[in-house]
Amino acid sequence: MASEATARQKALEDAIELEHFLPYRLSRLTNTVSNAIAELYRDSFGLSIPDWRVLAVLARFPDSSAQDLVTRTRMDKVAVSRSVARLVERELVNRSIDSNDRRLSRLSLSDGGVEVYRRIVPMARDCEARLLESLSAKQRQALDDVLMALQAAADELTATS
Amino acid sequence: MASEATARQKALEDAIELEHFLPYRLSRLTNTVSNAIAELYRDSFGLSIPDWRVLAVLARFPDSSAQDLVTRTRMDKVAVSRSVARLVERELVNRSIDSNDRRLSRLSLSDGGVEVYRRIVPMARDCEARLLESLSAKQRQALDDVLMALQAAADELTATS
DNA sequence: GCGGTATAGTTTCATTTGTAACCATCTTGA
DNA sequence: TCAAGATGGTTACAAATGAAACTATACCGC
Repeated sequence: MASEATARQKALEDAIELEHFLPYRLSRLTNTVSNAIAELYRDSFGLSIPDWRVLAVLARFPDSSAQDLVTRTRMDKVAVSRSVARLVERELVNRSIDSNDRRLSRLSLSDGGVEVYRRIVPMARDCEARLLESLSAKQRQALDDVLMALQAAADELTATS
Repeated sequence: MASEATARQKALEDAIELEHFLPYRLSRLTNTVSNAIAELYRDSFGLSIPDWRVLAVLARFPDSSAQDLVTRTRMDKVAVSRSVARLVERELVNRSIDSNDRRLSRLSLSDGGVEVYRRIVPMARDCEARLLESLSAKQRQALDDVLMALQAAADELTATS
């Protein structure tokens, strides 16, 4: 009885203050940001975030294969496949087959895709700018370093387990 | 023709380097971390991340109502409802009805819930520690500040739109 | 060349998640 | 006191997501 009460007490003393728990804070921040952005893309162009990511990578790396997209975005290959299908359907992306390896798609933005991309970029930049405005120059640099280090550590996490 | 080529050129010059785009980096980091943690909780205790969050909040704030959980975690109320249902089903959480307002649930960890919680806490802490290990003391402080500022800015984002 | 294996990409199906409708209870104000 | 909201919570349905199976092509060793 007393020991049960003690155990319970100990649990509470050890209690994680969720609001200071890094993974939780990260997740909350990301959700807030992602939802804001998702709304933007969806309302303006009917694009989901995965769609937008594919678009953005193709803008930078034309003639990527689906596999290239997977590697670059770290999205699931099914997600990539679906986004590409949607974008091709909407004629924002052109798909052709690699002449050397018929398994590979060659994906690029169509003119329409480039146009959509050009119109989204300022919105994306604006969104990012509004976030960064809240930071000093020093903090921005720190953020950059920290994100890099954390991503590396997080990759270690998954590798180790 | 030339102008089309020029437009396309311009788009590429403006291209967002996704890998430096803050929302993207955040999302990628969070996904990596969340997936690692989700695996941990799921494999060890069959808990999803939402389940764990509810558990953690109840450890700190016993006798919360479902609405309290929504407020504290910023989870969707449906998600909370579902997690609570699962946890009650598994007898990790006790649910009773508030005597003053029969709409309200009063939720607390059962002894079993406390036990599970106690066993998870070190794992969660360890995970967090491994992430933070990659940072200097200075960087950790900076991270704290930056996360706070960014969350505030992100909340502004959604409020403004 | 030919069987075995690896890779690219899609489809299928089960699970998760979110939105909206819903029911029960409480509060307010005529 | 009772009608009209407001609030707490669940249910039902639709959309997004993920894991695994599948198809098609390519490579590798013999």
